Amino acid sequence: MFLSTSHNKIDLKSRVSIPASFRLNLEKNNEQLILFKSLQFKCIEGTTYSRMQMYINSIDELDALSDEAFVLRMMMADSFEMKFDTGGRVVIPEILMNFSKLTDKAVFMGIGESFYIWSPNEYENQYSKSQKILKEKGPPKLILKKKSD
Amino acid sequence: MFLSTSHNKIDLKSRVSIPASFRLNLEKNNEQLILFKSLQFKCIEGTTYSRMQMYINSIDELDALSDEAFVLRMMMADSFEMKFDTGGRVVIPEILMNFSKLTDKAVFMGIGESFYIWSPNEYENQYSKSQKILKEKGPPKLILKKKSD
DNA sequence: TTGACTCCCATAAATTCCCATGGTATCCCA
DNA sequence: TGGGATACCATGGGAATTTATGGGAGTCAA
Repeated sequence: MFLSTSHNKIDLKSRVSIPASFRLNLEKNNEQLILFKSLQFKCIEGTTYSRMQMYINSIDELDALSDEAFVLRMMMADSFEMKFDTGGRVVIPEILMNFSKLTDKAVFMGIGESFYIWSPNEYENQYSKSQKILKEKGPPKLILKKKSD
Repeated sequence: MFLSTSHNKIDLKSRVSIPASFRLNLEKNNEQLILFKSLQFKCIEGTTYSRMQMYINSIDELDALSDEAFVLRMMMADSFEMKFDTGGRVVIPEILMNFSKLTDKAVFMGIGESFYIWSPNEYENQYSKSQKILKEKGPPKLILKKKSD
């Protein structure tokens, strides 16, 4: 599980430390890290090799000619398997740096099965947006009651 | 189950003892402790890893573009897996300290499936508020079992 | 040879781990 | 029932480890 938020520095070589807790989570489950363009936001999404495999498999279940399948295939094309250096860093591919407007700071945001990497700016925007929704609509219903079968 | 209230000290390293009864409850069930920003109050909420897993699984079942999913993901970003030292303490993440206005004292309040951590101030406020409601409206009607079909 | 990339070492700061202590509740036995 | 012994709890402090980050040497391709 990927949880928590942390702000890390990106150096001139586009290297950034993946938060230790994320790394630990990957190691524990013997997983490879995949980074790819988020389909929803201007950010990078990180997840496990296994979960990416799940996405790939789901393409087969779609109509091969559908728009959904097309978009998913494009997503694969912008996906990268990451290698760690001995310090726990990865080099962020240029395509992803540009897409998510990253320069020298990255915000890592664990969201359960995967995590986001935002530019500080975009992170602020999205975070305050969530706080606004929370204020207006209140907490999601399923928080308040135990899920029954 | 988490019950009862206790007042513990937070030291300069942001360490605080989790009440023994809470710890015992976790150990007995072989559970990890998760702390996260309450969606309802200015306090920290503590719960089990399993229960958090439940929320995460429910994200996949929601429309990924919905406000509910968005808020839930943000909740994960503000959640932290805790490690105990040999004395039964955890370090409270800075994000949570700030959010709940904690400095040197924490009030632990067991509420069943989870517990709250308040600043003494906020605790007083919420507590007297509940007493006031109780006085004005009388005790709530308890629904002890689900209506059977 | 130059530039880009990978791999590895170095380091300061932060975090984690471990031992120590005083106080309080609990137990046990006379 | 009293009183001492014991166990456990909350807390303090310091040592050891880990983390994030900087920098350089080696490698490969053009």
